[in-house]
Amino acid sequence: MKRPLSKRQQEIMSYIQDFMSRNSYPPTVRDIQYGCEISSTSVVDYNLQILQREGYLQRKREVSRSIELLKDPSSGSRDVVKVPVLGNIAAGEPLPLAGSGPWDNPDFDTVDLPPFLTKGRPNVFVILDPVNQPDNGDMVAAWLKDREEATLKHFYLDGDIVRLQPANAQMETIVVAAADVAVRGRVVGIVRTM
Amino acid sequence: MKRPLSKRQQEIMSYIQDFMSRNSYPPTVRDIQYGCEISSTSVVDYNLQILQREGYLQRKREVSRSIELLKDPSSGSRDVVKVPVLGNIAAGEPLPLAGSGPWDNPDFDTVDLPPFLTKGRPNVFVILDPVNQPDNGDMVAAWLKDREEATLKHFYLDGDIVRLQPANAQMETIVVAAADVAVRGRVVGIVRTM
DNA sequence: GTTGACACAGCACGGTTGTTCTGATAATTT
DNA sequence: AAATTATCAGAACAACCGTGCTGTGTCAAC
Repeated sequence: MKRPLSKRQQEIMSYIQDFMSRNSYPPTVRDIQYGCEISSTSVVDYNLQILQREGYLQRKREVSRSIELLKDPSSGSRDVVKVPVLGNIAAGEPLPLAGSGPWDNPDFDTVDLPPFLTKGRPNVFVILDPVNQPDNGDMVAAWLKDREEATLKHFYLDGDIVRLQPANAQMETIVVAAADVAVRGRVVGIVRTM
Repeated sequence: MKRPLSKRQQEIMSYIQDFMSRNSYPPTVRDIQYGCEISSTSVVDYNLQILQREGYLQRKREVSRSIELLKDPSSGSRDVVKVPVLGNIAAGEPLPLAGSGPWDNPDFDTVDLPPFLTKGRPNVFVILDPVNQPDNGDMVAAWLKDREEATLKHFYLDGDIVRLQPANAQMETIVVAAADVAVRGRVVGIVRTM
């Protein structure tokens, strides 16, 4: 059954998203009822069943607050697995990184990784989205051909000139010809282990 | 009151962590009771109050499953969130990637990211551990200076010669002087969106 | 105009769940 | 030894919460 979501079902979906971004635990049926101004819990249950059947969320029977979102209705029908940590990191928007050297700026939330990732050595992980053509303002990992040096900075393309601007002002802004920069990818998130 | 956590309080903390990594919603008092084999809910409540007073977690009064973890007792007092998904990705050990071009090899488990990370475009995410000196056999992201091209291959250093070997045999093995290769980092994991 | 699917309203049942009260036992302090 | 504190056990209450039942109104199909 491939029907589009009704108005009410969309309301419920966005209320759940809003609730979980504010609260760190899922809402109850009655939370949704009051939040969406629905007159009966059975209506909420009715629509939750539909949303579950259509694959937008999942519930465990008889378990309170067991709603788990699977799809984002605003972005087609791609499946989604929750990545709370990535969310956290990327949500702490301004990635205060500058050089590719020792990154000592502790201005963002830190995360522990399973130790088999780090092989024991303390390190920083960069999550890279390998696009060639980033949007202006994206934090990118760029290779400076003349300096033979990699750097993480905000990317601004202006004609043939590329401006690489650090997140914290005391670092230098680099301005070079576009031909002298190779963008390795867009920085999506950063994870540092202790 | 700066007392160390009792045995039981540590048990409760790790049970909550375990539960939340398995379930995507927090446990109830009775979940903790059965999970830690405690004889009474009042004992759970008693210890939860202590844990809350010491700043390890937070609860809302009269709200089910409102536990929110704040500190990780096993790692000093830094804030921590678990990363189950990254574990999944990196566990699918052999990263069957070759060129840095369109990566069409689907031999590993795939994962979807929250859409605000991708900004809508379907893409591949590379998780990079920015080391300069990788171990032999590590999958690395390397920049080939002469070709002006980035590639993801297994890294083998032999004297002054670097051998970059693809994971699947039908791709070419690249052998160049160590001076002509700039290693951007070790590839820890790959995430691809649909 | 009858049928049937769809969406909703009201209500009630029964298990769930946070909380509290009383009391017991062990650990620590005085 | 006595007093105090920390921890636990058992039971019960009242509100919470998922679920199911009955019924109503709408709307398109036949």
